[in-house]
Amino acid sequence: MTDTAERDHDDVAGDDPLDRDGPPTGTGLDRLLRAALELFSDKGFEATRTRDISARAGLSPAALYVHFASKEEVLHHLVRTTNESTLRALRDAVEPYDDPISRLRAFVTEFSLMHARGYQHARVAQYESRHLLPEHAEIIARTRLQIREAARAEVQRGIDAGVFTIAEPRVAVLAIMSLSIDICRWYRPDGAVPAADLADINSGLILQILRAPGHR
Amino acid sequence: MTDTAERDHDDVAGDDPLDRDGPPTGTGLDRLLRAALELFSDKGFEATRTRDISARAGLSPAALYVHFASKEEVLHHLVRTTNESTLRALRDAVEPYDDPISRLRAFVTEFSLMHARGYQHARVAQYESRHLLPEHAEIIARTRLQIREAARAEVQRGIDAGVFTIAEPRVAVLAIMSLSIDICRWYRPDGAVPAADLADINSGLILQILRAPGHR
DNA sequence: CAGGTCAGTGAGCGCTCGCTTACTATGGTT
DNA sequence: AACCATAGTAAGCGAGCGCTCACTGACCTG
Repeated sequence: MTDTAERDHDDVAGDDPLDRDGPPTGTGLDRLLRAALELFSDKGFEATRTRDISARAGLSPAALYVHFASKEEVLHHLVRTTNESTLRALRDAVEPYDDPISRLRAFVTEFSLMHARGYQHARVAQYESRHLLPEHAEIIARTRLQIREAARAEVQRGIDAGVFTIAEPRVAVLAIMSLSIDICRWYRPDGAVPAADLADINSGLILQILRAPGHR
Repeated sequence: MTDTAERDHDDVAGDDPLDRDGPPTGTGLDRLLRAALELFSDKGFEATRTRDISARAGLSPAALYVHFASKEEVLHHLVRTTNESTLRALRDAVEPYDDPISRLRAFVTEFSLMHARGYQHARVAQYESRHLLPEHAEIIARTRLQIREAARAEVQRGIDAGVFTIAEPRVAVLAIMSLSIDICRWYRPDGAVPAADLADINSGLILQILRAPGHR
């Protein structure tokens, strides 16, 4: 019924050990997605040419359309898989802990790390999603809401337990989101601040904001 | 000597009382800059067509090139004037005060307000500057550094006076920048949080982070 | 009024972009 | 062998883009 062929590949290119250069590795689809990720995060969606994506993947201009119906679909795939894997990583990060402080620290650490080490994914997900078609943007908005809700739940858990004595919980949620997400705006892997330090700084700041015991 | 004509207009379109719609007002240049600001902040630089800028200004497609040598020059003008007026506003905001707490509160309040009420300017300056030519990008980078340095100076002033007892001043600078700048990523004038509230929240959080007396 | 400047227009050039089409090579299945 | 699916290519279409050019009318100045 739809005129754009729906293809299915929900797997690849979610994780890459800091690779690159040398002869290209992986399947054509892998390489296309990696190329698109780099170009979208570096130059932006609109400034990226489909020919450049294919060329960087070592393929002909038409190769992209073997795997995707449009350039926008490439973007949607990247944004969706990024958001989904973020949500999954956050749930996995807090799962082992029971006390609110450990859970919150794990949450903020993981969230910050994803916006530092995964700054290319994060930039595309945060800054390029406005170029999605409305129906795709809606899907993205839902996952994003789940991420925010997960943060809210961790804050609330600590308040309910009486260990976070902040007056306005939503201020803490705001700070968690802003301090973490903003990392991908300026972070560079060769920059002055290591990703792990950033994660520690942010989780410390958030616990201080929450007025957790031992963090004032 | 240069082949792109350098034109001179460092004046207009820095301030607008929430206007819009009805017959267009101001000079052609004014209207072109307002149109470009709206379109760049809404769709991004690359997705904006020069014809759309001119049309929104109520002019013919060629009119833009009466005032600017290129689309990139329009962007440069917007980013530069935004950054310069931000720096000026920050200096004016702290100037009346002498004690570090009042100065810092004024600084963060002003900086946050500029990224909320002036979210269109801020978005263009923050997110579109990567599309500037290298020589223009360098000019922008310098002003941006001055803004960061101004924040650092306010933090240091409080530390020197012994009222900010934070261990790591650079963490506070990071927080000031991130909490303020990130506002323009999500803020909408018709949203749930008023700009003035945001400014209060941020200045309170920063004073808490700095461990200023009465803010713990 | 002659001459010049400024803001703006209508028409359109040359190129590039997203995407399509017709096709090939390869490898698996029966 | 016959058939098909998958992954890829070479060539190029049609639209739309940034920008240019020759020109116009309004206004200023001596």
